[in-house]
Amino acid sequence: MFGSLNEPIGRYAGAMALPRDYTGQACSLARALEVVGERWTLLVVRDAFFGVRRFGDFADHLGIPRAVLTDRLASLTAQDVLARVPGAGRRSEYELTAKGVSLWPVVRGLMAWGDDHYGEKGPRRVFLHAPDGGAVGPGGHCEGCGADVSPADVVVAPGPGLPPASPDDDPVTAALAAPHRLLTPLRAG
Amino acid sequence: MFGSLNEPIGRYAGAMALPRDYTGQACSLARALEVVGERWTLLVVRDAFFGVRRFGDFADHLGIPRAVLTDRLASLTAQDVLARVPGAGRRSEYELTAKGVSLWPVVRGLMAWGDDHYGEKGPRRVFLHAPDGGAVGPGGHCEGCGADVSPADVVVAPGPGLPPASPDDDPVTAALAAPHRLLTPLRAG
DNA sequence: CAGCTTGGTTCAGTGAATGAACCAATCCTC
DNA sequence: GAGGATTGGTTCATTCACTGAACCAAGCTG
Repeated sequence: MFGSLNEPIGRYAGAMALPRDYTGQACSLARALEVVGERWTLLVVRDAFFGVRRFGDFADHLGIPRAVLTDRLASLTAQDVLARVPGAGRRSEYELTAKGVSLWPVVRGLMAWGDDHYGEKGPRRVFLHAPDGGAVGPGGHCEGCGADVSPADVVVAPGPGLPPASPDDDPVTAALAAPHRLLTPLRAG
Repeated sequence: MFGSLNEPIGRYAGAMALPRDYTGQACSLARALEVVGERWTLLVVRDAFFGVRRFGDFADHLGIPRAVLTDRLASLTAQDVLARVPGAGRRSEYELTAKGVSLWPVVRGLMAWGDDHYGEKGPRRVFLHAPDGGAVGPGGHCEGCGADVSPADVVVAPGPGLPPASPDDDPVTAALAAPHRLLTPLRAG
């Protein structure tokens, strides 16, 4: 299906449907990276967890070139990571599918790694278990009740490392200055 | 340090030391992706977990252009994800640092996601807890003894989804046809 | 010393990201 | 229902990174 499945991995990159392919990789990691490994893609997915749903909000919050955003939203939708739900007029929204939601451990893991190694002032955002307010630890478990916390039960809140709010923050950044439950829309809509 | 820390995130990508920067991102994920988010980078890190240590082995196994491999190894070394340990002559080796090893949950998570959604015949490689042989579950815990398994205690073994070995497999692929403990060198060295 | 292996570097060709400008369909206001 | 602002894109010239093949120099081997 993806060229020769026999290694050595990654020979002759021919015509393939998938963007940024690691041709014929018999490896699950390479396959995953074909879907979410492109530049900007995982940031789009993270924003989707945070509740961003509209084209303009992704664009303003990430500072991503609009042409690239168009491409990434199309790829993610084609790969069933996001679903495009049509709204009023052209104002359709993008939301995570179950497959997209299952990327949560990866997104959380990478954020934690970044905080651990580059967050001099502590994590920029912290994750809390909504029912009891306990912190979500590195393994994804609530440090209070011990439960394995699913993303729908997580609240993002500003952490000690988050820079102070500025009056010219974009709407998404401004909204995320307050605790917010993952996967719920950030703006009324 | 990385441009303005105030959002909107990612304005004016000027001259920056970091490769593939998401300029001024006040976000831990963006910071992490600056280090391990480039094309090929995470595959190099995965191979390092599997015990690949030499330039030629990375190149042969991944099929990555040598110029790109040179760049990635230099970046990862500069970022203290890999360490270059000089060997005999120019035969130096690259091995994961503690910071690199702490990427294990991310690498395992992405491989698991790829297997879950694209591995029609089951996982291509499975991870076992070395002391008792129990499978390592999605959360990184041993399904036998329940312990939180560190990568040094993990054995990679071929899974049901792995294509059959071929006589012209590269040496790394051939070596990985047998169970192998993570972080230990794949070839005698 | 000749030749092979290893670990790169160089370079031309290609493809993708960037960012600014533009556009068409809505929605709001009057 | 006319005019303007919003929204969700598309287009395009420029810049940048990846690709892949060729080349090279330092060590080892016979």
